[in-house]
Amino acid sequence: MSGEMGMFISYLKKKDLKLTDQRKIILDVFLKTERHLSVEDLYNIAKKKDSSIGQATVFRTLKLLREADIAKEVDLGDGKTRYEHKYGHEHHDHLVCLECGRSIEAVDSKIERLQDGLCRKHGFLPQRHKMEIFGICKKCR
Amino acid sequence: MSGEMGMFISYLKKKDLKLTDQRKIILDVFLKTERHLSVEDLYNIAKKKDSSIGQATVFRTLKLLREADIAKEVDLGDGKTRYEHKYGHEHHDHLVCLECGRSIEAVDSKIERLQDGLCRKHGFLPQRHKMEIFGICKKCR
DNA sequence: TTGATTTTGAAATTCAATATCAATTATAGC
DNA sequence: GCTATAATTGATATTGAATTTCAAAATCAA
Ligand SMILES: [Mn+2]
Ligand SMILES: [Mn+2]
Ligand SMILES: [Zn+2]
Ligand SMILES: [Zn+2]
Repeated sequence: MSGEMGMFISYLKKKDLKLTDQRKIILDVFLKTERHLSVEDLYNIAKKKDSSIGQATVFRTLKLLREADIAKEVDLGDGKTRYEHKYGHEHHDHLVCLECGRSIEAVDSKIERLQDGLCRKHGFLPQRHKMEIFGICKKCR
Repeated sequence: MSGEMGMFISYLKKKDLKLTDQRKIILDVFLKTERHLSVEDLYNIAKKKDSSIGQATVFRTLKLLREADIAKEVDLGDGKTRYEHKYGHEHHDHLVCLECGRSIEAVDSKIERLQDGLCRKHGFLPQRHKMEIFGICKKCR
């Protein structure tokens, strides 16, 4: 059992929620993908494992995975919410290619430090941030 | 006539589009606001000047203002697109208060420089970026 | 003024996301 | 294992922002 499955089981127990086959399948599908997939993407993959799974359950389960700190919402500017792995992954920002749509994960500790400084200068208490740089990736140049 | 109105007239002429009363009113309303307003907000203000104005026209006109580099779309993470003044305004990032919803405009030239460096390191050609820090503002602390 | 072309507002439509609800399922206690 | 209770499910309807459609109205170059 992966660390994430254990986390999910604990989270469900804590909240008096139930571990269902659908939830297991959706977490499994989510963990096996490395890209930033939309709910619809994940739904289409999950359907192959259990054709009776409904879209609503996928939406609901991804919300649970977010609450359990297993998944993180990513908004790359197209209309739909995407999800990425959170557990065991450091904070990072995104370089989003306008040509091919892929996104590179990157982080610069100096930027992170300066962001805190910028907040302090404005008397602002930072909790989280989002930095996305849009442009053209190496492969598409 | 403000610089923006002149820009808008030139843009419309260049694209063989027409200058209508509705477009004038909507630009006027937009220029008189300093906050980041949603289309619905702007629609409600515009209706007071001309009660026959429709929502679709406000959506369409703000898209034109964006194309003319007069307005800039701002996505502060609630479901709706907001707009801010672009002409005559330097690039800036946003510190968004999770308590009161207001946003502080801020910029740090060191961060901007490091962002370029981060892109270079990944062979990525940056075109634009978005940085939003969510937290609690001075007043709400 | 004319008339081709664009624009308009109301209404219909799209699309992601959420809510509703009756039927099904998980699970704690026996 | 059974049972009772509460949670979950998938189909369907609904929401809300944004877009499209379309016939009537307005713009503006000639
Ligand atoms: Mn990522
Ligand atoms: Mn701003
Ligand atoms: Zn690319
Ligand atoms: Zn505040």
